[in-house]
Amino acid sequence: MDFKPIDRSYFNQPTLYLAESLLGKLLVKETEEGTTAGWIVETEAYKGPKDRAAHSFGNRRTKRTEVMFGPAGYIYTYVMHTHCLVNIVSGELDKPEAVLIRAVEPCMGIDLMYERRGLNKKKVELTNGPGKLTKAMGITNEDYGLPSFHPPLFIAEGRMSVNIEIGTRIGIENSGEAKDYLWRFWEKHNAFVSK
DNA sequence: ATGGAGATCGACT
DNA sequence: GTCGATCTCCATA
Repeated sequence: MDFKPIDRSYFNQPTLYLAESLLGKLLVKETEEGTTAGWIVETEAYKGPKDRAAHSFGNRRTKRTEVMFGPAGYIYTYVMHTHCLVNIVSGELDKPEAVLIRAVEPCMGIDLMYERRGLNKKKVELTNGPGKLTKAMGITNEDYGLPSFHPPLFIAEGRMSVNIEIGTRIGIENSGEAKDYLWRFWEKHNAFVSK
């Protein structure tokens, strides 16, 4: 099976719409070891200057946040403790916004995911969290700044997502009023959504 | 130069 | 439920 990257113009939509629209799309990563792909089942929006939980809060522009000020559709990776998290940049030029991919459901390359995560893991443990899916798919800081509409790391058409649920984001308790924003989207009843 | 903090995970109690 | 791991970036001095 071969995947076709989505058209670049797809990313030119408001961040909250993009975050919801990404549900059901495929995230594909090609490496020398093989290709892995997963349906996106959980996302979170991070909206630039006004969002206390975003790295780009107050238009903070550093080496790390730089890519978020660029055009939409590029990859923003970020290292958290021992883990790597993956985002898609959105918003217009100079609007530092992004969508965090929190969970995917394995679609292709599942053997490879087991190899990377550990053969003794349950299937649901492969990709049901932002740090887990990057490890399963071999996504690292090396992917920072790459386009997400072109191999080796890209978004492709997937399946229709129904029963979308909306709620507050996770892991940002100390971010003031921002913690109450309903900027998290997920597929209801999908086992791969993080808890 | 140095220290602190963070969009997490897994092991252990 | 708590805690330790052990990274990179950024703010201080």
